[in-house]
Amino acid sequence: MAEARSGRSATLADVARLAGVSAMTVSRVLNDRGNVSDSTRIRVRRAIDQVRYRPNAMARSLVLGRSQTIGVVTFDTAQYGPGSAVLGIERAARERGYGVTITVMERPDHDALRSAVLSLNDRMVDGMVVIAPFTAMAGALRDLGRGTPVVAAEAGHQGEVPIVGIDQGLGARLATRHLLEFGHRTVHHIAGPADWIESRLRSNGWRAELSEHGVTAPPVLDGDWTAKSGYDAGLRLADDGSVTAVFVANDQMALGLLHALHERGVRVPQDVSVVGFDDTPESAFFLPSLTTVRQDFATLGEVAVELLDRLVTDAAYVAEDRLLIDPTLVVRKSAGPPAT
Amino acid sequence: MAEARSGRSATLADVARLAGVSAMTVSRVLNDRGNVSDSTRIRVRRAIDQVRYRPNAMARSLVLGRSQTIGVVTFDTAQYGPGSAVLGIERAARERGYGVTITVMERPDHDALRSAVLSLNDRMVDGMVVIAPFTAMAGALRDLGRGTPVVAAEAGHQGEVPIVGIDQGLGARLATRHLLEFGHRTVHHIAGPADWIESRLRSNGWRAELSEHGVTAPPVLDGDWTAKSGYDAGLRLADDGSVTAVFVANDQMALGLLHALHERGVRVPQDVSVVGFDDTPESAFFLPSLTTVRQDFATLGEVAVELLDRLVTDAAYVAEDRLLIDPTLVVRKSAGPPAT
DNA sequence: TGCCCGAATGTTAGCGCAATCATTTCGGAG
DNA sequence: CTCCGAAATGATTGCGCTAACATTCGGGCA
Repeated sequence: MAEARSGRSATLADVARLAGVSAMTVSRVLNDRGNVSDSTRIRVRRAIDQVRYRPNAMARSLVLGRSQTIGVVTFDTAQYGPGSAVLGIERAARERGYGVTITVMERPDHDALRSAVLSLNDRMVDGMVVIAPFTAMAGALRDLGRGTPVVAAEAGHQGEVPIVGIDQGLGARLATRHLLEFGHRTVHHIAGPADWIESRLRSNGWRAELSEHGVTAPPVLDGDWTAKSGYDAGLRLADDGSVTAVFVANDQMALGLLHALHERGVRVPQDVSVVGFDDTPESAFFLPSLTTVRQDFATLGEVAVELLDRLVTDAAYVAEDRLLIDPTLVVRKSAGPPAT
Repeated sequence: MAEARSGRSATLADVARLAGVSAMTVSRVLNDRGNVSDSTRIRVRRAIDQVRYRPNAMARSLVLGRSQTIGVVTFDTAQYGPGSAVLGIERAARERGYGVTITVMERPDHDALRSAVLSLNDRMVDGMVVIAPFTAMAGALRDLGRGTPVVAAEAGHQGEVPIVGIDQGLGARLATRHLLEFGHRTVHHIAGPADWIESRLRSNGWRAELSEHGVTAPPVLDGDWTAKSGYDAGLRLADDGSVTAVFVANDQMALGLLHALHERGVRVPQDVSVVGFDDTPESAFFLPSLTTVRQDFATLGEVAVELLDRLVTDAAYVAEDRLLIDPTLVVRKSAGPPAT
């Protein structure tokens, strides 16, 4: 006796019929529009419960021109950074009543970004957060954003769309400064891949901090975020007796570095100090536990979604170019004073 | 002169007007329905390009009753397992032309699952993959699936919905057997949280393998997947001189264990052998590099989405209860023969 | 020449909902 | 009572698209 047209789920019209009112009245009850008497409201509510009515989000979107959904474009969620950022964004979005549709780019290039953005647009997302930390994608967002608000998270290119990120330069400076303050003459650096914006920012921060202390930067070792690349770089560093301190651009490479140094009998932190970047959950349990830079991705997600929400809600709102969150240094046991 | 109603993006009607045909004909061109002459097809295509027309996915969904979107319900994407599974699912879904809407449960209980599933249903997803590896959610899916196909990934409860997963029991047996074959008298075990189905399956596999070798299982140490809990368990194990081999239910806890053993001066693998589970990217660079069980999440995602796709496409299709993927043992350096 | 048939194209209706405007109802002032 | 204005409710329309049916057109065949 419950559902009207058996099989398909109940529609607004079914509820209206059952409650003996017009569809419009049911709609008003659903959306708390007011101008509904208490008695009808109760009757409608009862009918809603009786047929287990749930509004069809797509139909509503179609008529309102808004879907209460935001799109997230990302690349390689397996990386700690992007993965955590997605989590933070999803959570913040859900709290504000948005659904989240996600698209992972297969390759981090212009075309992949373009097609991801277009396909999200087809689904009528109200706005998008793009996690696109690649130098190669400069300019890719400029034209796409037309109409739909876009926010870049974690990194992005100045001037295209508003950027929400963690201050990578500051993080790198904190790490480098920490090592210099122990009395190390200089700080070596294992960098991330050159085509990641974050790599550059971290390297730049490291270089800037060194130069402020009157130290010229030693040659950079190139990594690709993987522990393997950190390991390889570590083998080279281990052979160079002059190295006493290393700032590694992420924790996974730091792990590889620790492994290499251990193999070569180089003690950490007595012989060489190491500072990482990310503060992955594991880093506290590396051998030795890793001093590193913590990025707060939950806050990042909140800030990004809050900004996006504002852009969606208020078309006239003009966002700041760049919103930076400060990272913090987590001091553990992998860095200390140089051997005398 | 391009777009019809400036501002809003072009609709099918705009294209039709421009091409001088009916909306229906445009629709046929878009969907390759045939019965359109080459000359009109070309004219329509040109009009489409001219106004940069893109079909509105929601409007199409509304009329077709299908959205070409699948929903993914998960919990705590930061964990390596669920996070990787989401990646694999997204990728497989995209390859089959599905969009992916994701919902992360705040707490892993009945209600959270229920509301996640309902809200995905409201968005008219064609089907769902639920990553819900909790014993507490038994039965939660039974009624919800009504109408929309649901597949459980990674773990799930027998008989509710089809399950696609990696054979946890087999993985645990491989790990345990590997240790026994080195000649260890017995194998200790650090388990995951009791309310995760995967924990149980891994523990059961370990116990079964021991018993097949005529060994009674020593008391289990409880962990919670975190490196910290592995560390704590490790401290207790280190004090027990009789322990020579440990099967740890995931790599993070194994990392904690290695840390604790190292602190206590217990050598791995000379004094104690360790085998983990997951094969996270870092595990090859633990000290020593970790022998562990690899789960292929890419395949998991493909299998889950393929099954879901079939269920969506063919209403009559009856899936098998359970589809298991074999994990493999990755032999590295953390396990070896016991000291004589 | 006329007829028939299939290919090409158009018309109508409706997916489920809310904006808009029209209509009814009702309590209270006169 | 009557009449008024605000509150409550309803009818219509359309969001952008496609299914189902209707119509037109052109060429082959008797």
